[in-house]
Amino acid sequence: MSSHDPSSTPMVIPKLEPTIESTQTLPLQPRPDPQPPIFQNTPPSSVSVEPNFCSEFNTVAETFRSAFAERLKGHDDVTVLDSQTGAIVPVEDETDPVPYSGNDASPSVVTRRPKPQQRSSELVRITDVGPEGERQFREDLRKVRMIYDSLRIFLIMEDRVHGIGGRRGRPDSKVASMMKDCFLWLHRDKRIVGSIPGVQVGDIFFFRLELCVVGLHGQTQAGIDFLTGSLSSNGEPIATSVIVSGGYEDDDDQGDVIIYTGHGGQDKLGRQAEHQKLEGGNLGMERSMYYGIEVRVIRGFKYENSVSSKVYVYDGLFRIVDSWFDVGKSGFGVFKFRLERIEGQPEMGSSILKLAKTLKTNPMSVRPSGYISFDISNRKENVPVYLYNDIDDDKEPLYYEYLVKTSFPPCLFIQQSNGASGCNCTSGCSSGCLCASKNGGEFAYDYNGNLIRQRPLIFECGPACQCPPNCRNRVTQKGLRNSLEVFRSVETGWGVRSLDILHAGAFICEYVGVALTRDQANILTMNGDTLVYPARFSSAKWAAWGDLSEVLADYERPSYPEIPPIDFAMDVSKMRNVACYISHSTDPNVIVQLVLHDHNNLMFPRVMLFAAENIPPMTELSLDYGVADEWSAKLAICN
DNA sequence: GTCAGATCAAATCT
DNA sequence: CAGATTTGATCTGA
Repeated sequence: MSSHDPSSTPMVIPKLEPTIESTQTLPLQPRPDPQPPIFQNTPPSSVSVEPNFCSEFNTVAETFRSAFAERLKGHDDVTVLDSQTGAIVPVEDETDPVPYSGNDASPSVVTRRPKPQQRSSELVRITDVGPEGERQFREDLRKVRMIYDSLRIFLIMEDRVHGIGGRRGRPDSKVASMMKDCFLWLHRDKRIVGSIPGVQVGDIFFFRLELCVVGLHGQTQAGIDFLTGSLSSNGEPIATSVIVSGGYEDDDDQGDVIIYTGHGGQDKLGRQAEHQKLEGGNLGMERSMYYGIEVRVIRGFKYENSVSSKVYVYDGLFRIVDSWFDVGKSGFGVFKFRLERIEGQPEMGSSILKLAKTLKTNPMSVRPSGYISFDISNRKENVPVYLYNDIDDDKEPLYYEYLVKTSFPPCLFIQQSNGASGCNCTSGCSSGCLCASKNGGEFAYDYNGNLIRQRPLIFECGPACQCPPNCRNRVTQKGLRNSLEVFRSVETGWGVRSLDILHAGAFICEYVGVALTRDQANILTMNGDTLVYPARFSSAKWAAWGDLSEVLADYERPSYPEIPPIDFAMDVSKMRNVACYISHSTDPNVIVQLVLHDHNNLMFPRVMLFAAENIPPMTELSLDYGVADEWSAKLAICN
């Protein structure tokens, strides 16, 4: 597995081919319902305004309106639908770049862009992709986000290693730029109105440029993304998405209803310093309202503990129901738009974030009943592990002793004192240290403590090492960092979810039990439910994580020495930890990584769990416990 | 086609 | 540490 095999599923921007059942393009017709005047004069009487100010804007608005009425006559039905298949025909435009296909003759050279790529001008709404299409889009999204994140971390590590003094680059933007060069941006061939296939309400992102890469929002800084008038079919700009992150003082965010301020008129310090104009995104918003075109809403929040100290959440589709010109707090004129959330969508990611935050500080205020315990670990963990059940009387997790670390046979630790060798890094470990060399010369974690890629085994620094406890190679031995909750659900019985955002690669917890050797396990005749076999855990989904061969020429995936197959079972019949309640899934969001840190026996590594992707709070965690057939086969052997 | 200007970033400096 | 500064990338419209 040294170099990228070009024949293996190349990362190609999914083409909109007949697999999409129904896709509609936008004929740009006004909403059927009668429209109020585009701009209403509602300046607060307390604020003095220039006398002709609002009337001037009304005149402008009326001029636009009549001009549009003329143009619209020739645009009853603008369509690129294929009359035969009913599907969208990919536009074959020679100015468009050819997407990178893995069939290139020289796979080691990554395609460079021949010239600046323009955004598509084809306005499209993708409505019914079907379950299989959705799964495919979701998978492409996952892969693109994996590359974005892995490459970003890769660049940060490079910067640190090569120690370019002073200011470092902007990894987030550099990554986006590189991925653009490799044609890895999604949905560049369409300008999508409505939801982006593969992106679900509640998805979280950490960088504005990540939003660009996945196609949610095409502006690196601007809050309103829109198809420009010069490119649209009738010369009018059309807004497609907005970001609400508190950049304008006149915004009023009430959740399902947002009063959104148009852009422009701010000085370099972000203060409103002049009147806004009816152009660009502002006009686009007004036009989208006129045509009844929905906009995507992404909310941005400050979030400590995230890689960028910010989080962007996709909150779904909103309708623009009103727009007017107003006088803002600064005394200057601003455009305002009333956005109302379209009903029938999943709960907003931003409200779930808020809920999770409240649950950490004042849980009873939002969930007065249902809590069985505020810490089933009895303060054995760094953070409390809640136990919550609002659907029945089951309190089962209370009846087990909470074990924080897997209990191994004591003989392992006796051996350790003889042959143990640790590193001498008294001021923290670096790439040259002994423990780093045990890991193949590089640490498994980035500077935020996230797993970079999976490997057969990680050697953390241990008791024999001189390095301080906050050493970056001691991630899992520091215990829980994120608040977890064991909860009861109708679908999966007991489950586990996090109250914190879990960044991809974040350490969650150890999978804990009492370790039994094969002999011990064979002697005990046990119910299969209480014996867990770590060797069966599957992490196939994570295998490609960290593979950058599609973006970096001459990238070689590091190879690691194999370890002997692990051959122990864990008894969880009396003592267990929170991990025991994680549900099974063949499409899990949690992966298993074996780690050694307090003894040296390769046969008995600790079983550590990490986030396989960015997991929003309150999302149920799931693990692939392995195939059922093997499970029963193993049970047969044991019995 | 080029290019300046705008933009609800992000990292670093002070 | 918050505000200012620097660096930076993309898009738009002229």
